[in-house]
Amino acid sequence: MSSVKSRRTRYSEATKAALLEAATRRFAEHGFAGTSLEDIAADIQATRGAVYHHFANKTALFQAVFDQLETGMTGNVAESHANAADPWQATMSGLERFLDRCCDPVYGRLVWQEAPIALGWRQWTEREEEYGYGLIEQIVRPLVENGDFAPLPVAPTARVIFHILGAAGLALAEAPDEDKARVKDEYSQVIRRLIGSLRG
Amino acid sequence: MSSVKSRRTRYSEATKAALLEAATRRFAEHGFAGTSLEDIAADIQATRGAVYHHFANKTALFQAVFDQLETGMTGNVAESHANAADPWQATMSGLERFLDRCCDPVYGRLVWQEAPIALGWRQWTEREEEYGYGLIEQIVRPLVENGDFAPLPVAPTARVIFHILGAAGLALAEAPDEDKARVKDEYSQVIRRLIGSLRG
DNA sequence: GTCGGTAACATACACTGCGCATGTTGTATT
DNA sequence: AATACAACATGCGCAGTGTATGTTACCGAC
Repeated sequence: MSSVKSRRTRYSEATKAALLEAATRRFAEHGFAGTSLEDIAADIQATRGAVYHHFANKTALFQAVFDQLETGMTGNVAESHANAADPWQATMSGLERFLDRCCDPVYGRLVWQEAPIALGWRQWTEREEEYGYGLIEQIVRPLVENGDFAPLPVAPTARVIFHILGAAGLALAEAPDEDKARVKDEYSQVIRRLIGSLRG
Repeated sequence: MSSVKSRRTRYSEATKAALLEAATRRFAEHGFAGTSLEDIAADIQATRGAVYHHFANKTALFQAVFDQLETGMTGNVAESHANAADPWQATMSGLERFLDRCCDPVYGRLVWQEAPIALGWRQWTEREEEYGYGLIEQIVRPLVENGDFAPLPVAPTARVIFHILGAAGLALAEAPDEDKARVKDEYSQVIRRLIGSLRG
């Protein structure tokens, strides 16, 4: 086993990455049900065999796309959250980053619109338990420990916040480019007010 | 044209209603993608021909199911909203009715989970423009006119409220029967607080 | 009362797309 | 040079939608 990957493996990784990219585009443009594996494969001059070699099935391919998008997002948010003065500032900073991310129509549509379809409700919530709720909890916990959050039931609060962010994500994703800035401001305003109301 | 409908028509209406009922059950139990027209038709001892006679296609069938559920819900909410003392009391009364309705797993799953899949995002929002936003606007308007609602952008506020209610609806729909009461209380608490924060 | 017309379905078929099983080719190892 | 295996390609079965074409039963007109 040399330290340099074999050419075989390098090619393989390349096609896998290309498949992921093509799948991301297709899924975002025509939806999960609206794109066939044939289309995705054809985009990189390959056949469905290539897809089934790298991924178990259509759902698994989507899951890979989804994971890629979500890890990128959580990374962004966590980073900007860490570089803030106080917990509240950090929360607002994270929120801003998230809304920025949702201005990408690909992210908005795939994560908030197509994912529940493709993965099924059960698996979607399980996945989001990891990404969405996990991130929210990571952000909300300092607020609670800092003692400036109201004594509300945690799970419903987290879920409601999750869906509030989803509403913004969807709206931003489908908004035309020239409106995104305004829409983002509006939602930011509403969300700040709503989350602010949860403070003790 | 007699005042009594012909037997042909009576039978026809009966099978159409039966199809709607069977479709509702199947869609709620196995999801839109997971149920075939064959299954639905077989449930009432008919064939897919019957389905295609009464409905343009699978989507149209779902739409009929959806409309039926939503008109029932809006009727309930509007009624309990009308019989209240002041606008705020009416709002809370309407909210309570809505949450009650969402305790029905069929309603919750079909309207909040399957509908965006089945109808597609575009048509779902268009439909909800009629039912969901329409109802919210009908409820929120008195609050605004009464002057006790904050000067926030209307559209994002309505959409966010819409998704907050959706979060509760989904959670209630998938909660086991013995937890529904508690879950409903928790969400009611969170939602009251959130909406309350929008008051001037 | 019978006879066309038509609503209410049933049946048959084409087409798409997923999943799987089986080729085929090239590259690394020995 | 022979072998093994990864990286794909190809072909088939099957499910499910939509459509086009039967078939049956009722209804109204004469």
